Amino acid sequence: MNQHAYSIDGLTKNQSLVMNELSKAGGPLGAYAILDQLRDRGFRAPLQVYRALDKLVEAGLVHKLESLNAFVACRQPGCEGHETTVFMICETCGQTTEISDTALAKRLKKLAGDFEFGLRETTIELRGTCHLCSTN
Amino acid sequence: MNQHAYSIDGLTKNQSLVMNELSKAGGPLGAYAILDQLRDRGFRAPLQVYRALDKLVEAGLVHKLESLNAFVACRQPGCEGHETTVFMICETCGQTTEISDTALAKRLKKLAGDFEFGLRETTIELRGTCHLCSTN
DNA sequence: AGCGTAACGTTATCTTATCACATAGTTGTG
DNA sequence: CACAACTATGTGATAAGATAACGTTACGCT
Repeated sequence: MNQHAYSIDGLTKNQSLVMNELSKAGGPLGAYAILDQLRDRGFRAPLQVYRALDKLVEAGLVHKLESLNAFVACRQPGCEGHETTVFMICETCGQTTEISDTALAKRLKKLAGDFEFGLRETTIELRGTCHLCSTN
Repeated sequence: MNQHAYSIDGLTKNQSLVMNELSKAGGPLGAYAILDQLRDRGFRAPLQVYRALDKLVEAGLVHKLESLNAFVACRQPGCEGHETTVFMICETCGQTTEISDTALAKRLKKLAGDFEFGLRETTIELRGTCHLCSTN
């Protein structure tokens, strides 16, 4: 946690702070939860968080979970399959698992192609109960 | 438009009014847009809309588009493939296309199975440009 | 009629997200 | 250096989405 940690990756200070919070959390966080965490670091308004999140999502470092209106740090280092990532969201413990599946991606591309649909981005979110929660 | 139109399908008056708006629109509408449309029919608060929407979604007559925070009337009469419906959302014209794909559904089930994930609901939304908008 | 349940109405409140506008830092160019 | 162009920031206000809490009305049933 050195004072210049944020300069790695070419992120700005705000972007870094948000990124760190998401990484630390290890799970999805709402924008306002992030804001609260960062109040003592100088954050005062939602827009500061949203602006940072926008950039981070753009950079592929963070994903938005549409069905939760929340954000999560990307777990995949390279993150190439970024366009078609599947999220499994446990409704009991809140944990999310991020997986890339080539077959699925192919199928979606084919579907889009069939409809001559210019695919830009996909959202695939599975909600249910994770293994751990269903056994306990 | 007769005065008892709402009684078909066993819907209540409010549910019917909301359903009619969504059908009329032919595309996704936000809850507050629906509310505004129905003000002169007696609607006064968001909750009236949300309650109706809850029931309609439950009944499989309406889908929620998570990435838009909006709702759309279901196009598929029987609507069996309801659990794994793919939405293609045109970011230019706002139109949505609803498709069911068995191969995709199977693949998702397999993925969930691999992770011993108890699948309850899936959200699959493709955003991009529809054929019409990309040619014009 | 009496009971239970589902739907409704209303107000307030909470959460999520964006607008508008002013300011400051950064970079590239002449 | 000076300037323009761009990017990021700070701040206050407000829009848009969703739910809580509470009481009331309508409906189905025996």
